[in-house]
Amino acid sequence: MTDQTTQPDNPAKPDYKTTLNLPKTSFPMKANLAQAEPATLARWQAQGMYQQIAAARADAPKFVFHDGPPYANGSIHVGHLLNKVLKDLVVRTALMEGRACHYVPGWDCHGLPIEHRVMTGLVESGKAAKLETLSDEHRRMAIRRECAAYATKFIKTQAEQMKRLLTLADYDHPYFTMQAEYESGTLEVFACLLEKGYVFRQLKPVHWSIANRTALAEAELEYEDRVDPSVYVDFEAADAAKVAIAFDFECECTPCFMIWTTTPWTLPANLAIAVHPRQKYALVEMDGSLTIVAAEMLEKLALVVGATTVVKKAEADGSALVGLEYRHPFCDRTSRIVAAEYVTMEDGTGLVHTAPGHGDDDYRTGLREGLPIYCPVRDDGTFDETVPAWLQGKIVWDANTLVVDHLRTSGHLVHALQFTHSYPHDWRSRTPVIFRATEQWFIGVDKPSTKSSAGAASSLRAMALDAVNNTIKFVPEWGRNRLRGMVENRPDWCISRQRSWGLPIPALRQADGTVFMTPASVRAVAVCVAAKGSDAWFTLSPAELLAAYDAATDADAPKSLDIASLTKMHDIFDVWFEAGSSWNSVLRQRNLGFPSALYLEGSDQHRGWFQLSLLPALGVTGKPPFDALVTHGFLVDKDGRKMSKSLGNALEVETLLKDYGAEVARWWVSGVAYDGDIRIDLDYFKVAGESYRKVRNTLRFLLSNLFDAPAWTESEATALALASPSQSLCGWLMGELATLETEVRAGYAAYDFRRAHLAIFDFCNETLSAVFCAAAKDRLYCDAADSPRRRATQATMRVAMEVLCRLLAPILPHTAEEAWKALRGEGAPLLFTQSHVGLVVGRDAGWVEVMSACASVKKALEVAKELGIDNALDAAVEIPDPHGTLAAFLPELADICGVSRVTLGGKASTVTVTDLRAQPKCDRSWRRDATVRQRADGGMLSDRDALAVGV
RNA sequence: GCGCCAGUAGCUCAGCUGGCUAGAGCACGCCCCUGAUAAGGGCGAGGUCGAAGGUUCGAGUCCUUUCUGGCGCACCA
Repeated sequence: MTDQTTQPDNPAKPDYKTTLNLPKTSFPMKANLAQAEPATLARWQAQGMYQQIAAARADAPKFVFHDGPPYANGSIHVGHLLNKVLKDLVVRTALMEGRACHYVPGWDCHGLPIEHRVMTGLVESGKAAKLETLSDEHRRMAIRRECAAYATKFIKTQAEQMKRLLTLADYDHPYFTMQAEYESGTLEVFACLLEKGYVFRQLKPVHWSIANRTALAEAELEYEDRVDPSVYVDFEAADAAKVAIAFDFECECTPCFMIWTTTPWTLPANLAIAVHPRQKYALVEMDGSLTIVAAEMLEKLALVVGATTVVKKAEADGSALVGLEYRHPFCDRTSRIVAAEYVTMEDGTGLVHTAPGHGDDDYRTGLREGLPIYCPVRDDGTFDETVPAWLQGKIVWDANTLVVDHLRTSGHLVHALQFTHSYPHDWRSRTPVIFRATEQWFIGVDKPSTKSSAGAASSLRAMALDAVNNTIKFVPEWGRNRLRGMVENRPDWCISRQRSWGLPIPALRQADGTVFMTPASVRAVAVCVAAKGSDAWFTLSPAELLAAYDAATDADAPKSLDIASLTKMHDIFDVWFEAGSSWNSVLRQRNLGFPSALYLEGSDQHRGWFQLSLLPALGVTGKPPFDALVTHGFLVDKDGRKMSKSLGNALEVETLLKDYGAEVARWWVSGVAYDGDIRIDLDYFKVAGESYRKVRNTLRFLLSNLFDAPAWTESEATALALASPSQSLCGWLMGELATLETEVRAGYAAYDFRRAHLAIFDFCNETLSAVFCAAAKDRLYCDAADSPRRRATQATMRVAMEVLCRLLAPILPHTAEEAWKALRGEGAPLLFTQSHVGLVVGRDAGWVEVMSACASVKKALEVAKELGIDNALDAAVEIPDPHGTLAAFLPELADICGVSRVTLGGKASTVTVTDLRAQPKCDRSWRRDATVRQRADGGMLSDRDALAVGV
């Protein structure tokens, strides 16, 4: 086509474009988030955004929300991004509902991962050797100083990274578990639990380094191959008759239970033999002796021990053996057979030597069966006086040979061989470690409180189960089962660790070796720690630590307490006990309110923070520290595999922020189904970026058509918008807007951010962009600027902006604020001091039919393209109206369908399209309505356009 | 090994207490617009509902088994 054909005969034809009310705005199409967000952040910080909001909400009803502390180690990863953004959605939705939300970010600082990293650093830099020359306490203090510096460094790093996610929190007053006030708050919780009788001290097996005479954590072990004796040993049954009954077989001689072990030195501590209750066990005659082994293991076993004649005599279930007794081969006692699910049929005999003082499983079995946690090995690795004389004082490694020789001599040894296996070693001394029961501090979950009138139901487990079953809300609901299962099965909580980097358990030893620690003494130490931090435990004397303690007023004080002769003990708290006390150290101590409306963490925290906050809070206050638990799943890659550095599929937060910006990430988070696994991939951010742009452009369209709107107050605009009849385009939008607001707020309230996200997106994409904006363009551009219809449309759009800015604010704080300022001007009040509009608008039921008629028109127009009617404005349509519903909407139908003319009724049952290309076209509005004719200025105009132009 | 959760179009997800030809958005294809323009609009194609059994007149939806993946727990005496 050339100019001649499009601009034919009339050179004087007016250029109507300049007479249109075309949109104008300074709100840019391109968000440029990577650059704009840091600037916004700096402005927020400079103007004290958090404080301003807090001040504005000072008298508002509180929404108590408590942050679970991430570990102060390394940079944040995408898991933190997910968690922190979800939490920020909670904070900001609460604010937009008009609540006050004092949200304090926190960090977990103590614990082995940091101590381990620091120690590794010290070894590498050669400083570790120097530490060895220091006294115990000086060495501990030196390590603690390094650890504190390390944690502080990463708190700073992470805080900046979290702020960059546009999260709103009291970053000026965060909590750290290593703060003095926090530590003293933790000790208060402990004192209270102690007071109520939940705390006790008991033996428990731990990895023990003989060389360093210390307990070691899993991370301090390295595994190396080691050769040990592997022995098969016969334990004689104590009562052959009972065995005979179990197998329903008459025994001619005393049968034996055959066990296998690679640690013969633990045999002196044998107190039970475990069998699997649902496995078959065989009574066999093996080379002349009567032996009991697992039926499944028989063949393999005969080969290993080199038995020549093997005859199976009878079989019985493991459960039938439970309760039978046997005689220890060299200690003077009888023990019994017990059941254990962990017994496998992979190695050994299917009968497991059980020494509760020397193995974790054995320990648990021992506790369950009420066996003593017997550990005859002293901290130097030698046997004490409770073992047979030939073993006393011998070191365990030598005992291996002694025991094997003794068993061979006494005839209990069935077979012995050398066995190479992977065995834990102390990473520092590189010597093999042993499993040895030591005294540890516990919080008993089944002990009833000694200070409660509730009686037997007051054990922590009973209270926790009651809370899980009856009072706590779970989102998603399956969290309830999960937490219930964990609470039902958990053992007593071992809260002591033998490390340097942590909060000391303030126990002291008296001269006679007994332990001194009472609720009052703990509280006295807490006073000291509040002032000086937990370092005080390492630098001050017992007398100084107990300055606030008065034995005279402490009913629990030992009779002849001599403070001067006390020595400090050096266990520290399990870090989970500290984190699990945050409801006290933060919420209660800072008067933020208790309990929290919710805790929001990854699903792994059912085991961790959720449960370990619940137990202390129940013990101390009788109430859970949270009303609801909201859980999110873990991030996995696009193929559903978990993220890890080694797989190379981990996404860097930094990359995301640089390429997409925090708001696209937030938009993505808000749209994710966070129960269950969450797939994450750069491609998804691309998608999120596109839909963010769609929302942004829709806002931009609304804003750009408000450029010449009168300076209405919000209520003036709302009143004007609500004045539109419900059958008008504006009336329709107001109804949709009210529905949207309700839907989004309901989604937010249920922590179903996805529901809110989708509702907002659909509204922008469909309701506004595809329907309303498309239909309203004609009246916005072509109606006289101040015509009532155009002004009503602008008022409606203004209200839509008011509503959308508020609804979007929690997800897109930066963009919502940017739009808000474009709408209200730079002098606008802070968006986060506003609350939702709360529209109530009825909807006309006829709209459903209108929209479906409109869809039919669209389809008919597609068909009409074959006739050459490419542009909908070249068409008139006749729409059937069998129920007469559409008549009321007739004035709006042409705009909504995007055609030039609409008529209703007719005989056809489907939409009829008429070609209008032969009809005159308005030079200004491009419509071919019936009123178009030549006007005084020479242009072809419709009546409406002629009026608007004034010709 | 045990417990919990998930598995529906290429992607992200809806599908309530079982019931009309299984839906939406994005991506894709074709087309329109050029007065939201590094924008906007329309139409369309696309699914053995992880697999196998079973209950039922009827199952994506209930039961059993199984596979894959995630989280947690336990285990290597």
